[in-house]
Amino acid sequence: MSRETAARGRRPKRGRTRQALMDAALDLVAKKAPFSSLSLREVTKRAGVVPTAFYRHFPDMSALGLTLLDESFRTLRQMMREVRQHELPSERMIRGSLETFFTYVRNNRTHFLFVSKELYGGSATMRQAIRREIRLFVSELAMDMARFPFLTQVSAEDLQMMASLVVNGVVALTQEMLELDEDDEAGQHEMLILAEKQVRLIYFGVAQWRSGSDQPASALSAE
Amino acid sequence: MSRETAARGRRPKRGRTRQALMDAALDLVAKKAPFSSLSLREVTKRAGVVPTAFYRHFPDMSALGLTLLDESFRTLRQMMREVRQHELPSERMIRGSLETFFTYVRNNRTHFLFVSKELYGGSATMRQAIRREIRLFVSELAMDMARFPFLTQVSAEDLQMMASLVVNGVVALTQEMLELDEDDEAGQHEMLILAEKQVRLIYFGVAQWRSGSDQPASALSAE
DNA sequence: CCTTTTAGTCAACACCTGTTCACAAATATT
DNA sequence: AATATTTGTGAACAGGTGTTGACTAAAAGG
Repeated sequence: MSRETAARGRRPKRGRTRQALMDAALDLVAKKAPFSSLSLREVTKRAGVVPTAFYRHFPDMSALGLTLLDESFRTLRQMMREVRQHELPSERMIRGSLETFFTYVRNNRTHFLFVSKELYGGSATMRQAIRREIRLFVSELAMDMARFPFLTQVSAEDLQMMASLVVNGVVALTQEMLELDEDDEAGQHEMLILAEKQVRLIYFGVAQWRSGSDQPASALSAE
Repeated sequence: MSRETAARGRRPKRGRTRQALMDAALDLVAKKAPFSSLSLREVTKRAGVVPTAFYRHFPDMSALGLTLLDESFRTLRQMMREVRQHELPSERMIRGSLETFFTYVRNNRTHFLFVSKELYGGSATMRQAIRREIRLFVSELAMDMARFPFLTQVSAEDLQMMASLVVNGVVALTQEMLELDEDDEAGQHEMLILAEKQVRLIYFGVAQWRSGSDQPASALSAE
């Protein structure tokens, strides 16, 4: 909360200008243009600071962007780690994980809006960094799935593929959710339901994958 | 081909400036920043034309953007219609459709790069327009899938959900493919294989969905 | 308490931006 | 062939842009 006020408050206290700049940028991205079309002066004005003060904290705008990216993912990674530690019965696991994730998204709306717009619209290094982060999630999810009773027979490669399918779906739904109005709880709940359905569908697909006889796995990996 | 040359050639012939502007914008988006951070003067300079000439064809940049969007989707829709008319045995159908689609993507790289960056980074009206287009594809795919022997028992709602899963996956893979080097044929082929695997996986999931006993469908739609 | 380092302001620069207006050339219309 | 319309050019504007350097207040270190 001290953060939110810092974003708006003119003349941030000495030493808090850095965070004020970051919050200002996030604010502008959330309610206006993508980060790449933001100007240095715009950000400093929003932060209640003179343009030259910017250089005391960042060499240029792209440095601000990378810092913002780091901030966005650091807390997210931590949350994901916590989610993975709660071992739940598989029935509730999917729903529970999705619930905490989407709650987190809603509580960190500006960060996700920023990342969402940078995923495809950002600079090459930005996109690359985000992709790396996403691949990390995919690998971790694949590891978790290997412990599922359902999926013990599935090859590591297929698990990876399946995990990326799940993550892609969640990413897409997250971006659609960000498009919703901030307090459209009904719509957001609907998205949660949809996400659960989709994830379950994928899990079932893999189960069928290996046990099915008319569509053996060899036919799929064959060129 | 007359297009490509028009994009680069200085002083486009009278009457072809409009297309030159559009090509210039696509060019700049492909190898530089997203459309929203493109300046009017930049585009006109690239097109080999004086800034004021812009206004003879578009009222402002956002109008250019919408026109570009329209151009991008018009040919794509046409191609999709052709794909859907070729009735193939289901075995080859998935692969064949994906193949023609990805080939089309490769042949219209700049258009897809443009759309890809605008999906989340563009103006509100842009994003909305693209989403509408995507939802259209989802609905059409759901209709096509209803004719699959596999899926005759599946409810319309579930088909819609399943179709969106497929489309989301293809969109994500398309964007990853655009990230690849233009002539990395090995990588692009790999993506095709991966896409086919993923689509098949989803199909299997739905089959299991209705026939499975331990995870009845009611458990999924229940709140 | 005095000094040094950090973190802010202010003024100025050269440049790029969108948009205007009057004008000229190419094309269409009669 | 004469006229009208479309489509380009060129000069000029007010304002926003990133970045510089010299200066000052505040905090930290001794």
